[in-house]
Formats: sequence, structure tokens, C-alpha cells
Amino acid sequence: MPVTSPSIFRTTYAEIAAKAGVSRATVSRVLNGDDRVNTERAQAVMDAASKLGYRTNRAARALSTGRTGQIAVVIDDSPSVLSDPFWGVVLAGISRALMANDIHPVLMVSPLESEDSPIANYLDGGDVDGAIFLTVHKEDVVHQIAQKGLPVVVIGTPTDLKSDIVYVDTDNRAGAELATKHLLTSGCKEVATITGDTSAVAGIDRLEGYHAAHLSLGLEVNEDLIAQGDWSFESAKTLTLRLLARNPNIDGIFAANDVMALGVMAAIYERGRLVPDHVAVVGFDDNIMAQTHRPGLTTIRQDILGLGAAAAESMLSILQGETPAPKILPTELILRESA
Amino acid sequence: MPVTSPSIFRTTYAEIAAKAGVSRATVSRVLNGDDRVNTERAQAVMDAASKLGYRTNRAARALSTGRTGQIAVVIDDSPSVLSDPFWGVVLAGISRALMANDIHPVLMVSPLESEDSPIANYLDGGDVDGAIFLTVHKEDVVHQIAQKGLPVVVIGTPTDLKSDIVYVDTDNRAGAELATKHLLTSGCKEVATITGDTSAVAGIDRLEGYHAAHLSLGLEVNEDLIAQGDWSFESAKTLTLRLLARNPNIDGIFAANDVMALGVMAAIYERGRLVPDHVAVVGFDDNIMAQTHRPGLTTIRQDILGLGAAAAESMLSILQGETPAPKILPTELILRESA
DNA sequence: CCGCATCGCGAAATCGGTTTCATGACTGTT
DNA sequence: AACAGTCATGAAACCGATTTCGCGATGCGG
Repeated sequence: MPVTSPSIFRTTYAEIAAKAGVSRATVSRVLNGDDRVNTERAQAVMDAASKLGYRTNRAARALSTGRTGQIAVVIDDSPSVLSDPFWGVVLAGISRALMANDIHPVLMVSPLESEDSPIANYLDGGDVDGAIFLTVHKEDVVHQIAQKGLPVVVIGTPTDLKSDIVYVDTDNRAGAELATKHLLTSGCKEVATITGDTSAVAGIDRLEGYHAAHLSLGLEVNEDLIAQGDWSFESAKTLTLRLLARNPNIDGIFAANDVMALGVMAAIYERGRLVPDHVAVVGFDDNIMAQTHRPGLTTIRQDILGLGAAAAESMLSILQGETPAPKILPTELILRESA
Repeated sequence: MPVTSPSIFRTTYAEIAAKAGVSRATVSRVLNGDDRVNTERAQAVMDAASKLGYRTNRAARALSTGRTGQIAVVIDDSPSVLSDPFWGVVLAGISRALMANDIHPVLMVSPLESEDSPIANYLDGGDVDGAIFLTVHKEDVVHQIAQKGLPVVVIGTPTDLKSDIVYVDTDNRAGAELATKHLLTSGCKEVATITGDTSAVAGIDRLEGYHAAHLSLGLEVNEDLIAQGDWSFESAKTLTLRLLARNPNIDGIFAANDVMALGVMAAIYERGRLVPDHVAVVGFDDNIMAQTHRPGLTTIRQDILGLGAAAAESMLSILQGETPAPKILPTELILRESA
């Protein structure tokens, strides 16, 4: 097998050691910030290293220390996930925060079906120091991986809160409450909601927020005004048509995400009604569509970049032996034309 | 420093060798598919390996071979890039194709300002076998990196075609021609265009396609109908208002991407006109917004997943010592209501 | 002034695969 | 039957950074 000779010749500790007149051990100490080295020698090493343009060989370090300086970022693969602009931003947040700590995210877009799927195997193969999961269809697989001793952070609240998996999430409940309250306090009498997939915690929490808003205003929730969507445009459109047919007095709708809010508006127009004149609409996410749609969508902004960063920081914290508490990020109401 | 004892004990060649009664060298040969090993011994090694649940230690292999089995995927960081659903899908395409070859993408979201930015330094540090660039603001930095000997693939056509950098791209020119022709052949008399950023090749090519369509139909291009956008919703909206004010007879507009097409439509409505009744609109990309907008946006679909996959495959090909030709992926007209 | 603790530092072992090189067995030729 | 040529295989070197271990020097207390 022809060895691909590295066109880039990397300088090693040996060369630095020779140039600085010390041993490789001392080079290691200096470059890793061990302050028990004679100041002049340390300086000589630093000089030699920078003069030679030294870069750490991560493979060698990993072999020696057992730490790779890499974190897997796992996205549960499915068509809908891919095209959601949400995840790209989360990735950016993770990437930035990790790289600031000289740790690199290894991306894995793949279904996580079972505990012996390729991904699961890879994860406990020791090539990464931890794993961040972006969407999880099979939560138990994540548990198994975590129990094998791999540091794990989940983005999104796990169903099973008893497990002590570290997670970060947006405050879905408070956000939904904010959205619903906005509708209720700005003149709407009958506010409906299209929920997300309520087998996911985010879906449940956003529905709870809808309830909470009514409760805190001393209003009754009319169960007829709640329709179970699945995050998709189509589901929201269909359900809204049905809602409007049965409850002609609906004058406000909270959709559990922006894509569904667009579906809601499409349905409203189809019924010949206007947003926000006849029916006000609030979404959740504040993605580009909320900005580019006419009328502009009033929605709940979550700090997506911050979500990624928080996940990364929780991971870093775990790697330092701490046990970070779950982080719940605040939301913000963004007023546009739709409500 | 407390050594974090690996909670997962990895089995090594030594253990397999002991169990199978052979040397480590033979284990290596078998596990790497060298067929010059006695069949029975080979089988014994395979058995021992699977029984012990062996996983390759990538760090050790990398140290030994000089190849890391990792490819950097660099996204030039900027607010607009992050929220574009396009890149997430490209990433998925890359990830799938690489992982099928047991190579892992290392994600780096970061500006690539100069040749001594952290990223550039990392890239020639030898920790990855190659790099795929997703958007490039400073093309010369990429050139410098490539000239240092690192295999490089760029997604998007480079400005400087003389350089022999490997790239993959969508056939922007043909797609734009398709879009424009559709407008011209379906009854529109005056078809305008909002271009993308024409300092980018994609912007130029899509404009060329607009010209090409006219040419092939024997029509003259009216330069007054060409407005220079910058890919953004706002730019498209502003420019469309201006275009419509000056050329009231415009009855078709080709926007160089979907986001701008939405801006175009917003402007048209603001002028009290209807899509497609008064003005037909065609976009480019076919992202979710094209589907969720009312009316549905007629647009040019590019194979984004395929783009990522093509980039990954070009990289794999380079790693095998080949010199792949640039790949240009075909586009498709998606008919919806807007034209 | 002696003994013991402290401190800086280098030699060498180590991490786990890969690869070269030498060896012994075996094949086939004359 | 002797010799060259194959071939499978293992011993050992190697990749580059880290870390243990121990040595010699210094400092301090008695």
C-alpha cells in the first residue's frame, strides 16, 4: 500500500525539543501549561514551537490520553428534519461553542433505530468524548448509550424525566402561554390551538401553555377548540378548515409552530376570511417564513443559537466532571401583523 | 491530572491475537482484508474479534497511517447562511455519503477570513484528510489551503475557473433558462428578473440563464427589466416595487431564489395586483417556503441532497488519488400556482 | 554541617494499530 | 536431491504526545 506521504510536514516535539535544548517531556509540560518549568526554558520552548509552526497531532494526543477532543452531534434522520431551518442554526450554535474550546463536532445524520445501529456502535467505539442528540425518535437508545458511560446531552426535553440525562430546551410552556395570552388580551374571545405532535414533549408543553394562559386569566378552555396537529403545514390547514366550520366564532388561533401557522393562515384565506381582521394568528419559532410571509407572522422567538450553545456548554461541563442541571431557555413574543 | 479511566474497556489487537492464537500483525492483516492469510486462522481472528466486540481505535490507526478518516465541512459563517434551510440538507447529503464510507464529517461553522484564521490553521494541521467548503466568501483562502496539499472540494462554482479546484454545483444557468422560458412561453410578454448577488457565480449564471431563454426564443432582453438583488427578501421587495412603478406592463418575474420570490410577491400584492393573474412569478430552490406560501410558488428544484452527496463523492475520489471532474447537477421545473 | 523534603527535568514506557523485515515452510524446477 | 522462488507469519520498529519514575540539585530545619 503506497503511503501517501504527507505533503505537509508536521513538526513534532522532538524537533522543538532539539531546538530548545530540552527533552520532549519538558516540551509537553510547557505546551500544556504546566508551570513547574524554569521560565527561560519555557520561553525557549514557546519560541521554538512558534518558530517551527507547531500544531498538535490530535491523533497522537488522543491515543495517549484517551480523549479525542471530539463530540458527536447526532441528528435523527428523516425527510422533515432535514429541511427544517431550525437544525442548521442549532448546529451553528454547537459548533461555535465547542470550537471555542478546541473541541470539534462530528456530524452524524442518521436514524438511530436500535442499540446496534451503526451510529450506536460508533458512539461507544471511543472515537468521541460525548454525544449531543438533536432529535430523538427512540429515546431508549439514547439511554442505553448514556448508561454505557458516554456523556450525553439531549436537545429537547426527554419524556422520561426520571432518568438523569442532561438536556437543554426552550421554555415551550411559557412561550405558548405568552402567545395565547397575547391573543386573549388583545381582543380575541375564542382562541383555538393547533397542537404539535403530542407524543413529543414539546408538543405537550406548548399545549399546556395554552391551558395555562386561560387559567391565569380566569378563563375556561373549550376543548372543542383544540386540534391535534403533527407540526406539518398540511395537518394545520386541514384541521383549521374543520375548526372554522364547526366554530365560526373563532377569532384567534395559536399554532404550535410557524409552519403550521402558515397552514392555518392558508385555511383562513381559503374560507374567505382575513388575518388578522377576522382571525388573529400566532406561531412559534420565528423562522424565516415568519418574516417573509404576508402578513408577517406574530410568533414566539426561541433562542436557537443559544440552544445549541447551551447544549455544547452542558457537554463541556460534563466533560469536566460536573453534573449540569437542565437548562431551559426563555422565549420572546415577536409582534408582526398576524396578531 | 486525574486520568478519566475509560468506562468502556476497548478490546485491542493484543486480546484478539491471544484468543485466536496468532500475532497482532496477523490480526491487522485479517481485519484489513489482506487475503494472504490462512483461511482457518482468518476465521479464528474474525470470530475472536466479533466475540470480543472489537472496535477500531481510530486515533491509533490515524497515528499509524497518517490518515484520520475525517473530512472537515466548512461553512462560512454569517447570519444569513445559518437560517437558510438549504445548507442543512446539503450537510445531510454529505454526511450520508461519507458515512457510507466510514468517514466522518467534522463540522466547522466559522468565518474563513484569512489564511491564518483558526480554521485555516486547523485545516493544515493534519487532523482531517480533506475539506469541503459550503460557502466561500474569501476564495483565495481556499486556494491557499488547497495548495498546501489538502484535498479540497467546493460546493458552488468558483470564480476562478483556471484553478483546478474540484467543485460541484447545480446547473444554475440551465435552471434559470428553464424558469424564464416557462414564463415566456406561458403567455408573459414582459418578463423581469431580480438577480442574486452577481458577485457570486450562482448569481451570474442565473442571470445568464435569463438571457439565454430570451435568446433561444428569438427575443430581445430589455435591460430595464433586470434588477440587481442580493438574495434577500427585502432587496427583492424593494426592487420589485421600483420595477413595477417604472414598467407597469411587467407580467412575469423570475426571482433568482425562493426567498426573493416571496419578496417579489409581497411587492406585487402591495401594489394591489395579483399573482399569477396580473404578474406570474417563478423562484429558484424549491425550499419549504415555496410549498407553504399562498399561492404556491412555481420554482426550480435543485437536488440539494444530491449536491451534498456529489461533493462527498468527489472528495472520496480525490482521496483515492483520482482527479474528479466538476459535477453539475440538473434542475427541474416545479409547477405550482404562481406561474 | 548533615539529613530530609522539595523541585525541575530527562529517560523511557505507554497508548493501539500498521508495516517492514526476517524466518521457516513449502513448491516446483532441473 | 539440491536450489531458487513463494508464501504465510511473527518479532519488532514505528507513528507522536503523555506520563511515570527516578535522579540530581537545591533549600530548610536541627
